[in-house]
Amino acid sequence: MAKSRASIRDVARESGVSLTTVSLILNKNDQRISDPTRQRVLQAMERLAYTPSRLARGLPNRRANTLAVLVPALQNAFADVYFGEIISGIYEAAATRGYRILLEVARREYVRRKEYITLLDDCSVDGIFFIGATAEHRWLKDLDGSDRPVMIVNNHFKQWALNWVACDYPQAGRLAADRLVDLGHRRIGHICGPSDLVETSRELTEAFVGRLAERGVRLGSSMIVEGKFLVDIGKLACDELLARDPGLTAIFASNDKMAIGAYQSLRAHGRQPGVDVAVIGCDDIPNAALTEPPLSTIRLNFFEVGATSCRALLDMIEGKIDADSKPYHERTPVSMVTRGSCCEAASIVSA
Amino acid sequence: MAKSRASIRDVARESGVSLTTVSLILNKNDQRISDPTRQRVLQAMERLAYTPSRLARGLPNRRANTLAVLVPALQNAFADVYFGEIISGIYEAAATRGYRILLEVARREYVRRKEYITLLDDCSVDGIFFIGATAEHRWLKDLDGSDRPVMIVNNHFKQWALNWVACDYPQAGRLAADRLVDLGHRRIGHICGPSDLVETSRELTEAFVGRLAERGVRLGSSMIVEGKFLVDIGKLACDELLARDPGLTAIFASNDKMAIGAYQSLRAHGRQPGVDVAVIGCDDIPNAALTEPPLSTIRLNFFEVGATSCRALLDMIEGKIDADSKPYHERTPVSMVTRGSCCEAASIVSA
DNA sequence: GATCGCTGGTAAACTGTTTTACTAAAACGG
DNA sequence: CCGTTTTAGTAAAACAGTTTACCAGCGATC
Repeated sequence: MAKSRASIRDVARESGVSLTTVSLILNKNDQRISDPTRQRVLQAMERLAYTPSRLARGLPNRRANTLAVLVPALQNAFADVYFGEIISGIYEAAATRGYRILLEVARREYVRRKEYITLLDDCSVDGIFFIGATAEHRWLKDLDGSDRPVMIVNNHFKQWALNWVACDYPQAGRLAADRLVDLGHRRIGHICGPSDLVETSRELTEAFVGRLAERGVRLGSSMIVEGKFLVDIGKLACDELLARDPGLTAIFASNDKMAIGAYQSLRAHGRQPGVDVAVIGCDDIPNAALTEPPLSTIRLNFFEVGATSCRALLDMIEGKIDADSKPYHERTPVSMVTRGSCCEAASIVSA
Repeated sequence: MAKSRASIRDVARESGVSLTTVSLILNKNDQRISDPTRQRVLQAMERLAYTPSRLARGLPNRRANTLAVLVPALQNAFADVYFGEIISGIYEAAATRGYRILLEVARREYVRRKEYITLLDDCSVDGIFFIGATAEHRWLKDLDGSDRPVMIVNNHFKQWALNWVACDYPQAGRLAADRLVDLGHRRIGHICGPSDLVETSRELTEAFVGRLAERGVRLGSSMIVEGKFLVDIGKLACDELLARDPGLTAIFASNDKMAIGAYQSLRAHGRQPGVDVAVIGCDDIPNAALTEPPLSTIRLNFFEVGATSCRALLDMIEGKIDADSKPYHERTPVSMVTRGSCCEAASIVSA
């Protein structure tokens, strides 16, 4: 038994054909080989337990058949539902098209050395996803307008021309506004995300306020409080809103965690969420269905965002989309999930 | 400007040396090149913005400088603190030694096609980690006794000879037993994990019961209830224990989630955890410090398990450990974290 | 003064694949 | 029967590195 694995040459020798023939058979697209020959070669492969080397395969056309996912260097980035779902979606789409996923963390050193550029330049990877990117990540400007196959997942930036795929946050804002107005709410509070860093968060708020206005409900800026997507912050924000308008009948939070924080605040103020005050969240995290009352929310399909952005990036890489033209933009659909927490305004006895 | 990137040949030409010389300089270990030459070459690299291709580099010696992490196809494997911490540890250790991390999910098709073998055979990867592996994953026997660079993280198997690194669960069991006995507890319940699937879980229980026995406390099998590591299950298990011995004064759960479940059960039975019944968990998940009362627990450093297993695997790959000999085994240290939930037995007024 | 060993470097073979350009033989059309 | 396609296949040049074996020049040794 030979120490080293069989190569394409061994297969060629074993089946008495040229190595070109074997290669052609390997890349099934080419139909120039007769069936008998093909069979002979396939059998030889079988006998020799031949597996083509990815490394060698990538060399001639500089393709690694691998994509990288770059996540920010947060405490437990890998242990977060949000990132987890996006990565799962990317993985799924990549796997079905024969690509692998490389994991990279944007540590300080990593960014300083511009490793995300090296990654592409040294042929380790055919494209990169950036997840959890915010306007704070100034170094993204390195990629501004470049034709490198790079995709921002679930955010975008006015200042840099980059490809992105994100949930349809404007639509999410409109859905929440419509629902609250339909239920008769007029005195509404909104807990928004950090609009200066996260463009999608700004969109959401803008669309929400805009649609309310269209339907005749004016939401003053005093009834919009900003928070950084955490439960505790949601609680504080809601405290603030209640202080500003004790008579509010509904709250829309930009993510579920803050909505859950709002629950806590409401209870602390003797209000029952879903009875005294309607609450709508956004994201539909697994926990949303388990709260008491179950949280009505806008479902953002993060898995889908991951999968969609992956398909788009692969299309660019494989030349199915003209990458040289404009940056690629796409929004994935969102939907309203009605659970117990959004009651009618009419039923509320005003304070 | 040339369309394609600079290659090692371009650098050689630019600096007037042979390509061998450039290669030697690239692989810094070789000191045969004089300093002036080295400088000249380095400057040429700089001028040409040269980045060596990983693909081409790996080809001659069949090294991808990449490791794969294989996770089970669970609902949200990537969104779990446990996996997240291990992966972070692996990532850290791999990055400092110049290796990349590939993510793989052990889906049904993936396993059927033995892709984890292909991965190594096609030179995509130099080694593989299996995390979340249990005895249910029968296909692990494919690797039994093989000299492939494969590492089981935080579990092991009697039936298969495989490399593994895991937390020192026996020590964890002894620490918990000692602590409870020291505090005067004699009537103790234990919620264990699925011992038939997870060997480390069996070890933990065995060591816990063994040490109790050594110290004169007999824990009958009726006071050991098995559960699958979830909060709800912990609650049910604790209900069961309370039914079997309403006078128990302490509970040791094999993981923190189940300990938190036990809290719920205790409260439902009018017992206050940390006051009426001592509770010790295991893992030290982030949430453990935030429960009321804060959970005393055995700290298992999952990040460290990941990092340690990675260092070991790399040593094997790089030949620093004789891989042909025995499978590699190592246990990483654990420690007791004392918080509010483990009270003295003496203070408890027996029911 | 021939031999030895060291220093600094090079030529050429090798890794395992893809791809382009070519050819021999068979089939076909008029 | 001759020229043209078509079919089935091949040789050789990439791809971008590593590695082995070798060599010229030089000072030291005997």
